[in-house]
Order: sequence, then structure tokens, then C-alpha cells
Amino acid sequence: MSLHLYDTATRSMREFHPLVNGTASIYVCGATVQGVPHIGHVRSGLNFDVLRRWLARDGADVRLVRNVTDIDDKILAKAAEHGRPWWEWALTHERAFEDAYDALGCLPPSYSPRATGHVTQMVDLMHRLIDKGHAYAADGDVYFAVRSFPEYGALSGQKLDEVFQGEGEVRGKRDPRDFTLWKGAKPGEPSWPTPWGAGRPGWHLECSAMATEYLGSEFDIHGGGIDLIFPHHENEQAQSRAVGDGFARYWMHNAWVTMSGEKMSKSLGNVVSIPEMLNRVRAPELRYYLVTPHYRSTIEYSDGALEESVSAYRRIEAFLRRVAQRTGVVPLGEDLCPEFVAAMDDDLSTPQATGSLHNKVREGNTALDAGDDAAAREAAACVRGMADLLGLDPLSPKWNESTSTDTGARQALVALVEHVLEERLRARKDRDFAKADALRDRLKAAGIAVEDNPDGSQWTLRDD
RNA sequence: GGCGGAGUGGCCGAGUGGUUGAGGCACAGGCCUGCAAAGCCUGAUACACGGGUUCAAUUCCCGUCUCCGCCUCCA
Repeated sequence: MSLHLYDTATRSMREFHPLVNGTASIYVCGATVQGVPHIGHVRSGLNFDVLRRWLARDGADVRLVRNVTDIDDKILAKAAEHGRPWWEWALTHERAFEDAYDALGCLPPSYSPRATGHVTQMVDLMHRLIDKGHAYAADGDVYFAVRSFPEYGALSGQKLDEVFQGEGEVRGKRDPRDFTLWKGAKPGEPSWPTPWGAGRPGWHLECSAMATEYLGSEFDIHGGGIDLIFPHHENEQAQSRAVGDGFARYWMHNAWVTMSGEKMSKSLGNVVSIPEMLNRVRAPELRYYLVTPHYRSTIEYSDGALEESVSAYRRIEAFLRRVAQRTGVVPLGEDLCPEFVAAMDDDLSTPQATGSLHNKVREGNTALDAGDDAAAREAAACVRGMADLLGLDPLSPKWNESTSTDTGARQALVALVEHVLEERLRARKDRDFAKADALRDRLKAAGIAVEDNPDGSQWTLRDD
């Protein structure tokens, strides 16, 4: 089976065919950089990171653009609240998001355009919209005329007449459902000049402008959180298609991370920030937790479930380390389990994919127990290959370098631990188990877990 | 009001019209082991409720209940 993806626009599974063979273009709605990222934000980044890795696996040139919304009402409000310049506030949190994505092993996007850097493209798009009669200026604002575009509502399945309309002030709107492309400047707010007066971008406009700028008037996949379907993505599509651009060919949306049944949001006070999480578990363990459920299923956050993921990930890790210790460096396998491939091709079914990965781990462990090193190595290579496609390969330098902050200190630690383990080995050979156990206990007290197996002793830093 | 999602064993989380309910975690027993840990093997009357279709439904259809999301900013 070839790759099939669930397309929100058609509410159906569709076989994926890129516009240009051997490539894939993806636009993901990134963050509005108004605060510290929580695990819900990062889930989105992670889900599309997995998509991107899967698309790139057969050599496709994947172009992934993930924008940064660095100007918006909330950014201005929060910056003011904290007495900071809005641009400093935005960049500070942009960095926090980048750090979080990076910490969790998201490959960097091809580009991450900022809204403030693309006013020219937005003005150009507004010109095109106004020329075609799909937009109008009123009192310094520019609105999209929803009635002018019959397809409006197609993406989200909304009927125009049924849409509750809120969007704040209705100043110059011809129809309350018209949405804002450009906000006229208010005193004291940042603004950029346009033919219709100074102002700042409406939220939706930037994504159409930037996606088109970097991926062309038509591109393969547009993604984001499920909440963005309406109105954000509906509006993006309307803006772009109204001027005749093809825009996104597939729409993908990831589900929420909830807490106590409610979505995470600061106002509810149920946010778990990434730095906080990484104090409790290692990055790949958190990644495992967020990447294993299907991207369209809600994750109801719980400490217990997170701990289960930690154990599950460590099982994979322990197997690979065991094989590496016994047989040397394990290569990254290219032959994957057929079930893994089938699962991933089926709308990125990571639950079954990880299931097959675990089956392979068991197979490898069995081989190891039977002393069949060759089979164990083969299984390990396969496991690495599959794990890597999920960004979860425990042996990847990413997870090993980042955990050892200081190589000098690390080397000293290794030398000391090895020394103690040698001493312990002598004690065990002399059947002086009291001494051997005492040494193990001392290491444990220092945060170092020791496990004996037929090939010798393995030790790991356990921060729990 | 409109649109959409969910309700599966102790827990997380897949999936399917029918004889064998993925995978993980936890627990129990066994093997292995100086011990521990790990590993391997084995273990439970699961599919919200009520109808319907069917030889057969957890899986399809209808209805009910419960929960959640979007329609204002949101990953």
C-alpha cells in the first residue's frame, strides 16, 4: 500500500501524490509566540515531524515551512502587561518554542517565516483580493467579503448561514461574517504602511501570503491543530482560492492534548510546559509519549500514562544497548518490518507501528537470550531504523549528546564507574556478594543503576 | 442552533462483521539468575445503553445517555 492520509477537506482517506514527484511541500501553522510552549503545542510539531520523516524516507525532498506569528493582539497585550517591548516578548517566546522543538528532536523546518517579515506579500495579496472584488477597505481595516466566495465553508463543513459570528468589533464590515485581513493602526500600536492606511496583519492573511511565497500558489499538505480548521484554515483557503491559487491539496489536523478532559490553556491553569516536563522525564521519553498515540486521537494527559511511556521507551533502549554492548555498534537498518511500513502508510498509524517495533524488540531479545548474535543484530538494526523514523532511535547521537552536558565530566564519570564495576566484578568472582551488593548500592545511591547480564554489567544514569 | 470527535480489559492504547481482542504498562506464576534488574513464557466473564440489519455485530444502521472540541484567540 502506498501512503494514504486523512484529508480534512474531503473527510476521507486519500492516497498521497505530491504535486511534483520526489518532493513534498508542507506548510504547518506554528505558534503565536505569546507564551511558553506546552506539550500540546509541541505535539503538533512532533506529529508533522513524523510525517516529514516518513515522506523523506524514500529520498523525497521534503520542504517544510512552519510559520511564526510574531504580531497579534495577545502578544501586544502580554508584552504591555509585563512592561516589555512587543518585539522582545515575541522573540523571547519564539526562542522558547524553538528550544522545545529542538529538545524533542524535531528536525528543523526548511524555513520558519515570521509574519512581520512578510507585510509586502500580504499587501500584494490584498491588492489581488480587492481587484477581484473579494475584499474591501473600510476605515483603515481591510475585510474579506465572505459572500463573494461561494465555496466559503467548504473546508470546515460550515454553512454560512449557520455560522455564529463573533469576531469582535463590526466597525466597517458589510457582513458580520466577513473577516479581517488587515487591522487599521490604533494609537501606540506597531504598524506598517499600506495603501489603505497604516496597520498590522490580520491573523489569517499571513499564512496565505507566506505559504505561497515559499511553497508556491499550490502545494501539497497544510497542517495544524484541529482548532484551526475553522476559522483560520477556512479563511486561508478562501483568501488564496479567491484569487485563483490552488493552495493546499491535502489538509491534516492533529488532535489535542487535554488535561482532566479539558484542552490545555493558560486560562484554565492546566498547562504543562516543556521545560517543566523535561525536568521529570528525558526528551525521547516525552517524545515517545506524544508520538505513539495516533495524531488524530486526543491524548488525555496523565502522569501514569507518561510513566508507562517512559518504561516502554526504556525497553527499546535497553535492548539496543544490550546488543551494542555485546556485538558492537549497531547500524541503522533500512529494511523495516512490513507491518511497520503498512501502519505508517495508513495515515501514519503510529500505534500499530510502535506495536510492530516492540514485536521486533521481543524477537531480538529472544535471539539474544538464545545466543544468536547475528539475529539479534539484525533485529536491532531494524528496530533502530523504525525508531529513527519516529525520531525515537535511542542510539542516535541526538539523545546521547544532549544528555551528557559536559564531555569532560562525562569521561571522568565513566572512568570512576568503570573502576567501581571492576572492583565489584572481582568481588563477585570471589563470591563476596556482600561487597558486590554494597558497591551496587553505593552506585545506586549516586543515581547509577547497575544491571548484570551474561555479557557483563551495564550501568545507566537514572535521574529518578 | 450548526459542524466535528469520543465512550474497548487494572491502566494507556489499537483494531475487526465470525473460529486467535495489536502493542505497551502494571500485577501474578514459571524459566533464567549468587541476589537484584533485565529478558523470555503463561495468565482475566473488554468493547456506554436500547433497538434494527445479518446465519453472525464490539465492528454496519437508527435512537438514547455521557464526555469533549470548533463556530471569539488558541497546537
